[in-house]
Amino acid sequence: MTKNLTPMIQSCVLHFGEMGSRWGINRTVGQMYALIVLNKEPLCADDIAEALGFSRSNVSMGIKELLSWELIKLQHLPGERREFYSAPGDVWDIAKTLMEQRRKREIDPTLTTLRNLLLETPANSEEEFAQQRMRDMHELIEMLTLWTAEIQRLDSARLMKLSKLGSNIGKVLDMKDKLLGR
Amino acid sequence: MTKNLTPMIQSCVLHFGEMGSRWGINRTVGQMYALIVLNKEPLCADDIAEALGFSRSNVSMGIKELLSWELIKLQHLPGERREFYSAPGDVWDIAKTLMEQRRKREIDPTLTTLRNLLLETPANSEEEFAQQRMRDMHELIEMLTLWTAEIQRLDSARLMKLSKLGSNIGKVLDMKDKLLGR
DNA sequence: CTGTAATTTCAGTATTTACTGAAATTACAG
DNA sequence: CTGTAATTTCAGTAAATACTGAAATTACAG
Repeated sequence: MTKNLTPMIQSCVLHFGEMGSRWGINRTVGQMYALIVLNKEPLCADDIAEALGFSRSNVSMGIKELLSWELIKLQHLPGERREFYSAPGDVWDIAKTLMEQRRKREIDPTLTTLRNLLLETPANSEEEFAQQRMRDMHELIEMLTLWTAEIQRLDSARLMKLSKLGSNIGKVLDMKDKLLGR
Repeated sequence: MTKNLTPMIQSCVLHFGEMGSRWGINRTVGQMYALIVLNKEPLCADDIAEALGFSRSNVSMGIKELLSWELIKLQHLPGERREFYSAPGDVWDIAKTLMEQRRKREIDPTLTTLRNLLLETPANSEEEFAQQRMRDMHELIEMLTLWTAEIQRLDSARLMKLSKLGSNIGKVLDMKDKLLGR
């Protein structure tokens, strides 16, 4: 934290730093991302290093990570030799990317592992029980995944609709029943 | 990994250990939880320490953490002086607890922080922009949260229905439009 | 109570993860 | 090409986190 951040922006940056460290993302990268998201103008590595008081090399690694998550994109500013980075303008785009990446890194490997273990023949009743739990987990995770994949396909407009549809999935289910005449 | 785990169960335990460390949960606790979930019978601390080759004190701390997450419950077995632990029998219960706890620990503090920062009067156009992004984030997160809260209220049976309703939220929306004659 | 089994705590240590600065590489203006 | 600004790499170090063993506490049977 070296230069020119207003208290408001600094608070937000620090908060996302702390939060970041509860996810896979580390504190530094969390702060960097908050800074980029809160900034209208794209930032270059030096801007970030200066604003947050990190070493230039640390910023370089952080940028690499954010790029690999596809959370920022590189852009060249006219008449500038340095590289600038910015986040999507729509927070829903950011959220979708996060969900997608987390799925790839955290869910998919688990589904694969479970599927493989379910192919094995249980050697005893202990393994039979264990396999049943794995089957349950697999089914549940797959369902939730399909579901969020579906949500991710929505654009901001439809999302708003859903949001207004409001907080009652139960009602949606009832509607469906009614609609299908059951 | 000292004793008596079959290769199948061991693989699963190790996998959830690795995965655990990508969440807030550490590797050891992840392994412990997998072991408990995969076991029909409740386990005591010594069972766990022996099966996974951890020190008794490490297991004690892990149990404390799992209890604080409400992912396991303590039970006394008849004629046993030691304390035994088991996971819910329904994986959906486990998932609901996880969602709930993650919300409490990761989402709520962020919503609070954002709300507080939104109460401040922006000092300049830079802060105005930053606040707009915070507002967007707050709205989106709140919506997703309300939504998952709703899902959490479903019991296994309704969940199944939803799962069969299948992977098309878009269609649900269409249904709603139709039903409401819009 | 008393003795013992079970559990927890915690200071010290080990391991992992994050961060830095110096050197190497790349990218580009002239 | 050449020179210089920008970026990346990476070995070394710092910081954070996880884990252990010994000692303290608790819980309970007799």
